Amino acid sequence: MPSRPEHRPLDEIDRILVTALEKDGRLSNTQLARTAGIAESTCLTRVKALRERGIVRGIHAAVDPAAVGRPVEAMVAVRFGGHARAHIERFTDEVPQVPGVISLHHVSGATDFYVHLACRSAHELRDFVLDHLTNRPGVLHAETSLIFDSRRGTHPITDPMS
Amino acid sequence: MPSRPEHRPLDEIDRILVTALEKDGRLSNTQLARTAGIAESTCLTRVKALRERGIVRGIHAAVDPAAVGRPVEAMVAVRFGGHARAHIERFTDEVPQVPGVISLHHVSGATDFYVHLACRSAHELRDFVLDHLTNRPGVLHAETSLIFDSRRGTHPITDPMS
DNA sequence: ATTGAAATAGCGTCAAT
DNA sequence: ATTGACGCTATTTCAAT
Repeated sequence: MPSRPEHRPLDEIDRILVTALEKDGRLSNTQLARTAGIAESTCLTRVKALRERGIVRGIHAAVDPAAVGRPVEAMVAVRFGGHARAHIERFTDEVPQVPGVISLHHVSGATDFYVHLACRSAHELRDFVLDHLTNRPGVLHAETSLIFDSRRGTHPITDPMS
Repeated sequence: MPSRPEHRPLDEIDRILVTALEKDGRLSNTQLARTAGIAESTCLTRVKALRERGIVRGIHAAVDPAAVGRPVEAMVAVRFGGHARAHIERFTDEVPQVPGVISLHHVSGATDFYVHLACRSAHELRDFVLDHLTNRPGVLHAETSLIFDSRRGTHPITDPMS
């Protein structure tokens, strides 16, 4: 179980840096420094610290799944029986490592997990759900919804004005 | 309604570039070129083309919502009545622009949309659901699940070996 | 923690293929 | 489309504050 990071609040400069990197993760250090009004060397230190503190968890390309041979996207709602802690933890740790999993959310309510998937075909989707979700200790039910369209939020979540 | 991009299949080099940028979006052009075994100038051209073709949609920092003042995350399942095309399209276009929205998925089945949110408080979450989801033309019902934990898939979706 | 300066390294244009 | 070379800019280290 990963311990929850303790965060002291970000100062104004850190917020500017995080917001900028959320919009464009490939901004050069020079551009970042100019945007924040600090020296380039300071900027380097700050950005490294933001990553080490876990405030910036990573910087990743957002890839069109269809373009890379995974045209079938789905959101699967998984329900557990019993809620044994060990089962929940194994699920949380293991499912993200299965190829095709984009994200996994452990949630409150009737559903226990939402699993976001990208598959090569409907055939592969069915196999995925049966092999990696339904057929797993503690899982009672999995309800699969095909994804027609996905959109990213347009606002950086760091923006204090929003 | 955005037209679906037509993709000719990626060659081996493009797949290497996309996979590398999915793992680390801040890799330098030099490192990318070395990884793919091509000239740096070619690499620049390729990466630019991948972005222009929409295969790489963007490169963004993944930010810990709690660290930037949004400790309450939720997944909201939204159900529509009637399914008027105009209502669905307005929802798809407008909801992602509301501050706090991380992503929106239009899906098949009993639920029509999943909305992933990050809010400053439970109070704000309630207001968000009432003001921006329930209170919207066509929406019948919104079922909110608190998110306890989120994980990214560990495999790049581009990887052909997965 | 932040800085400016200096050395190293990377970026991006271009003419040639 | 890909390339190597070249001129320019950016990155990163470091001693000083």
